[in-house]
Amino acid sequence: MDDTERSPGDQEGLQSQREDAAPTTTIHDVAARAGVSIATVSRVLNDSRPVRPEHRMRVLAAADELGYSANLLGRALRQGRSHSIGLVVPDLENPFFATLAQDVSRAFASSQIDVYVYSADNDLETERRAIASFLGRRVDGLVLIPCDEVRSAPSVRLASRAVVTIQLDRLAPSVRTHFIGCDNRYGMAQIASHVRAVVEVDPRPIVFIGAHPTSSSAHERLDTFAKAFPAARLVLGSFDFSFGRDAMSQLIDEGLKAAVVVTDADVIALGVIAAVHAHGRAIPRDYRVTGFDGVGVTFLAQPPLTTVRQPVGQMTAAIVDIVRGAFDGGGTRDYVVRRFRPSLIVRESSPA
Amino acid sequence: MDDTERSPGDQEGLQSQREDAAPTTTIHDVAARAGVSIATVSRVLNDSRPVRPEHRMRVLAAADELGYSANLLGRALRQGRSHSIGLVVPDLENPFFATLAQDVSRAFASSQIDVYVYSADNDLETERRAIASFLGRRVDGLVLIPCDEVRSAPSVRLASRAVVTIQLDRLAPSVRTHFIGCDNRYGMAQIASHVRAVVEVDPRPIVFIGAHPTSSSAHERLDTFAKAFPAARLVLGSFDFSFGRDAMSQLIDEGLKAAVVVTDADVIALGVIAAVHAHGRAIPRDYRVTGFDGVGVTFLAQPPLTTVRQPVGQMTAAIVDIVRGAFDGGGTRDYVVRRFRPSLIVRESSPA
DNA sequence: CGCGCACTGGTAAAGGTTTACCACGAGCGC
DNA sequence: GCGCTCGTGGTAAACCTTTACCAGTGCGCG
Repeated sequence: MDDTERSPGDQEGLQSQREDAAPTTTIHDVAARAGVSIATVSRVLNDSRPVRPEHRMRVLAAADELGYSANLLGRALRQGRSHSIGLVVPDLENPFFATLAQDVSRAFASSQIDVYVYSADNDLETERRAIASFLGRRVDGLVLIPCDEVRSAPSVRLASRAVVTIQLDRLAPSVRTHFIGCDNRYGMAQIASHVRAVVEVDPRPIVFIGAHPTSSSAHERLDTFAKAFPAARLVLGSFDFSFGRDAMSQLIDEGLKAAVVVTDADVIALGVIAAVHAHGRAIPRDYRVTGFDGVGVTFLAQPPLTTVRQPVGQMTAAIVDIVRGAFDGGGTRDYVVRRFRPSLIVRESSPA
Repeated sequence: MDDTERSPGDQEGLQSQREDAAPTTTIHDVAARAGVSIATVSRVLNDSRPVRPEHRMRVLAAADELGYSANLLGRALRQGRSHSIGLVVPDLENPFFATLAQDVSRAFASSQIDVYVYSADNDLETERRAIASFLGRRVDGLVLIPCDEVRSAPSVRLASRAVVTIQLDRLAPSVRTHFIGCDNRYGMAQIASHVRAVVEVDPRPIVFIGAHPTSSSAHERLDTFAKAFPAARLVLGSFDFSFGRDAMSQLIDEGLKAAVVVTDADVIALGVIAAVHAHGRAIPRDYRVTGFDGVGVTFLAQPPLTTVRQPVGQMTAAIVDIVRGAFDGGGTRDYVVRRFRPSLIVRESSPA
């Protein structure tokens, strides 16, 4: 109930009648107009076999005049492939996932493959539906960021049996698929040793604010952190800004005066920072804060946020390789599993 | 060249052999197994006509045992509709568009319609391709945020002739379609009067940092601003964080000491804020800053950002209404055009 | 007892493509 | 001059559904 500023002045209006829809033209229409058979039309349009130049011209002219464009459903049905891949993300409002989506799209832009993005809205049932709909439409590949380490497995397995499937960033380990992600344990270890250096100079309590370990990323990051600092306080929630803000807010209200706050995502860290400022405290004076992921949004933080950055460019390039390989190669039937090491970036939010 | 921290320690690996792909089962397989005809199977699976309970059970059992799921290409080809809509956004890294995409997806989640998102990567050719691919796959509707007020028109027109088409947020005015957007002139007027109040108390130069007026949003916002403050300096670029930062950085380097900085997007304002801090200046002490859009990311700003907020929830609801109406109603052939009024939110980045 | 109707099942067409296969003509080698 | 091949075009099948249409059965009613 946030959009309640009902605006009586909203302009509404109806414009004139719609132009009547053009009747969809098929390959038969083009063939008739060019005076050839549909096979010839198909051959010209796909360059699939040589066609006498004169016919070729006539077909192209006819197609152009009729504004013909192929029905991709018919083509996909016949060919058994759709020249497209699906990307299922848990959430588009998380800038890290949005960046991944953007990058995957860009990476495939130069190929003949369309990338369609489906947001699962952090909901298992929606995720299942997204995967099923992509499979039903016979995508040639599926890139999945599974919502849940365990409960996403059935859907992921379904996908993996039908098409080349790549799990990205998060892994449902019970399903064998390709996996491209980041070495979360290494990344969190980097953070941990940085934090150790920080508290050595200036001792203060260490707090972890992060997502529940229901996704593999959260799981691995939390795990590594907890092993490094067994005594630290853990506050768990979800991968979003408001959780970070609320959690930190509560900690401050409870009397946390000074601390090193480790988070497992930049968005959470940004929430933490907002809460700190809202309470009139300062970073790094009162609290030191670290993030995780290192996508663009990190630069928005004030002060600049210490984080580990995932090499998103390399990751998406690896995805393209796998999909390409599955298409033409097809021969090698091994799963690619790559965990890229993120790199620590120390900034003013946690001076060493 | 930012990912050069080549990580020699990246883990790579190949896992065991892939499980062999299940042969795709069709409605014929189910029919054979259940001992009925394919028509009966279709009827059971779609509840399209009553079927004797005994047969019904057999079909359901067979479908279950074979793990059958319908080929949506065949269905769409036959039915002429695909139970899906396409959403073409210029860019997923802009949080405003990501929020729109997320909200549109969510709004359709409860219906039987799948929403597929395609990022045009701020590129006209990619946008054209996105629209063509959606049309070729016979989506039932198209929601477009056109990249360019003028040059996107041909693609938008193509769409509008084939399926129900809604332009969102940005308008290519030469094409008649439905339009859901925000009253940019009203919003910028709100900002302008706020700015007037600000400079009345504390006079300082006014600067506008915004996108080139190639999209209707940028056009309308800039236009309104320029009419309100004809003498103001205008710095134009693109709708992203780094433009805002670089533009502000340069202004500061040029000697701009104190100013009110009006932007036409929150992302740009965030960039401006980052530049201010990077130069050791303060907000609102040295510079006052305003944004536009008012999506979540606004809350990340430090200090909190004055902005106008678009009622995204109302906008996406309006989209659902149009699509629904086009489906069953079909009768009314008028275009819906609604511009929602954004609401001014004054925060500490520009105290009145 | 016969007719018609309600109920349900099957057959086949249609939707738009690609492509295997065949046919036809020309050119060429022997 | 004959047969073979190459080049090119067309026909029709196949991809997987949905659904119009027909047929058969059983029942009720006149």
